[in-house]
Amino acid sequence: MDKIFDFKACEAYYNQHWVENNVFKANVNRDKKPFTVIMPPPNITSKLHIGHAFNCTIIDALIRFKRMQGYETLMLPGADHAAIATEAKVVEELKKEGLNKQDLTREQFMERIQNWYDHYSAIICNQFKRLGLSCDWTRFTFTMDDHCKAEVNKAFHRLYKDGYIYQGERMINWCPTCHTALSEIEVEYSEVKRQIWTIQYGPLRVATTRPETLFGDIAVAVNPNDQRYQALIGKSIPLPLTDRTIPVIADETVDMKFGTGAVKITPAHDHHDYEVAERHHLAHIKVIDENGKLFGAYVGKYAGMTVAEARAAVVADLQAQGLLVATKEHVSNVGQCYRCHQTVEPAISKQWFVKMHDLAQPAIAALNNGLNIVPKKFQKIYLHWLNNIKDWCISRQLISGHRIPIEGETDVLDTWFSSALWPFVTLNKNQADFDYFYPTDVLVTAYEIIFFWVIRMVFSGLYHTQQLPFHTVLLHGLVRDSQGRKMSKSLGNGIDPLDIIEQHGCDVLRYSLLFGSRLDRDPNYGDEKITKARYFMNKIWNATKFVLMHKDNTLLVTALESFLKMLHPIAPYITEQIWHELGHDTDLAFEPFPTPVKGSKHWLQTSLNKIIRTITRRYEKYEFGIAANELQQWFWTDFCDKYIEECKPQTKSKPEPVVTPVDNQALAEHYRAEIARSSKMLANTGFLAKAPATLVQQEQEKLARFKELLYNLTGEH
RNA sequence: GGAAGUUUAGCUCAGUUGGGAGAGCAACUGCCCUACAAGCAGUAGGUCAUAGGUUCGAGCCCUAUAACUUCCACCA
Repeated sequence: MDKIFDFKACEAYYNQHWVENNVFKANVNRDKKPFTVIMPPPNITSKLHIGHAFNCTIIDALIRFKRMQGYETLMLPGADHAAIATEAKVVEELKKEGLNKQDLTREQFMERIQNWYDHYSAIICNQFKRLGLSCDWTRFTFTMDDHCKAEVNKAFHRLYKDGYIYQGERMINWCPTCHTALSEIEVEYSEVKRQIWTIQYGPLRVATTRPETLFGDIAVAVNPNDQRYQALIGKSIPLPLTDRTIPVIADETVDMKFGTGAVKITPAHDHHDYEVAERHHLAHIKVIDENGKLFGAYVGKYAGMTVAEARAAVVADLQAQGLLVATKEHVSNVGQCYRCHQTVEPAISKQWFVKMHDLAQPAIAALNNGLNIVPKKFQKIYLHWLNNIKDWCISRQLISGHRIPIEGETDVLDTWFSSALWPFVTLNKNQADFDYFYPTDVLVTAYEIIFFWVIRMVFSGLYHTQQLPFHTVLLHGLVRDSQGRKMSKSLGNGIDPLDIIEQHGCDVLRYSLLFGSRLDRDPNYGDEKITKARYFMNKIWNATKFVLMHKDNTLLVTALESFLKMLHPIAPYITEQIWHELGHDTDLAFEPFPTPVKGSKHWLQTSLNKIIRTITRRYEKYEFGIAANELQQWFWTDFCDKYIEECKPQTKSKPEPVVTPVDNQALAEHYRAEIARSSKMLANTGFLAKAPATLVQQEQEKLARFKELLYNLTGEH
């Protein structure tokens, strides 16, 4: 056996062995129960980051665990075309060459996109393989595969035929940079310091953060109960910088305490104003175009200016005319595109929508009927969103992606429309696969995409297949740096999983990601965990060398082998290699996990403890170390118990604390303390009267036992 | 504005129907007597956020408060 573990050679060997021999190909096998996990397909926008590694490692540990338990496991890999995100990347690339999207024909642009797909899918697949994933490569699926395209079209038409899809002129969010409509969840709000200007509109004053939109004003609204403006309701007032007049209307939604209590109503460019205009049957005047510039007859000389330019010009002109009453600092939540972070423009636009209310109902019911979301806290979030669901804007004014399958339509579908179908389109290429592997078992993903993806998969699965796409959703956190900060380019605190694999090996990466990470919180990740994982892997290797030196001792070998089996789902390479070093010619990946799991947690836990303790006792100086306990605790307590229902312990028992006093004096001291404690409890009449009889009896027995022990040791009573 | 989560040793966190405060890291003290200094043995360190309540008994249950985190909604 080598002095140190050569992880590079080991990984190279097994990566080849596992992938080239299709070792983890899943087959329909009616003698076995299937266990299926469809991996979240990463966006094909860039290489994988530490968050992907975290997600994949959790899934792979679970899959390997289930495989060793005798399930026919399918871990299905894939990638997502991520239309809007990929397109943004390609546009960025073009920009470096001094080109715009419009400079290319549709075909030329699609060629660029295709090159991007090819380039990054190769990188991503290679990265997946380096992560030691035991997935079935023969089933790799890309969301733009022909089969997926066909399924997307089918799904669209099914919804269309059933009346769930409609086209309509509605208020949506428009990204002037991505140049497309967005659904409401694709807009992120963040606080931005702005200014709020008070402007004289004839006899009254209006406060606004967006003076440049005043050309689209069709009214000023006041609260009907506002005594200040009673006389003005129904009257017309002049609109500054124009020769138009607009009416003063009364609307309950106006907050009398905010600003001047009078709100300019710009229905074409504000969500709230749109609703007010609907209620009062007022027209819309569009003054901002798709590029975020002012346009049209109503804007006069401001035409062609960007929103920011027009804002400055309008403010200056109002000031010059004496109509600017006040300027104040103001913090407001501004909506930004979740992809390019550009400020979005609310706009009225003709788009395709999915009518959501009816589709949401079965997904709501599912929570009490077979759908298990862990951690539990996300169930409320799931329900709240479904209960307040809005129609889903599914059309995007992009070039790449799934074209909306209606004649003459050039828009494409929201990427998430195809993602929503993922659990069944990956499996229904052939019926036998679908029948056996679907519904899948566990969906493992980060909680941040519960609305984008998880919920949409649930209602889509229920609608298109009449079945839940999975019975359990396991949501995990986002990997943060060692100080709990988000990893970001600007902070430069990102960690490339491939770097860690190169430097320390894949087992170190996987173990360091899982160890000490609670799955329902954002895990902090950094050097400390990596170091710890390195030490641990080193310890295992050296412990093996030690065992091989004492190989005549069967106890010892058995203990190591059990341990390797338990560790294998987390650290597959080193355990597999050691397994072979011990003389086995089978794959550890297919060895039975060292226990029937149901209800046997305690057996395993105590037996492992026993093994470790035995070894410790026998070879006082040598042991596997505390880390083995930690691993066991993590795997059984955090991973299995909390997240996978069937692994929950059926019984409860506390392990006896191990007391190993060094000498008789300390032992006697310990006995006296025990006696004092028991005596005190038994002297409490309340305890005797009200505590469960068994507990009282236990305490009495304990007292008697320790009294006897003490007597035997020292002769005292 | 609505909701959720967190608060236990210096740090990261365990603590499973209420019945003896735990682990690792860090610190400190010993060990180079070889599987491993990427090591071993040991020591110390806590009003379990705060204030009440329920109970014979509370880290755990209830109420309130505070701090931090997150999600949703609104913001002229």
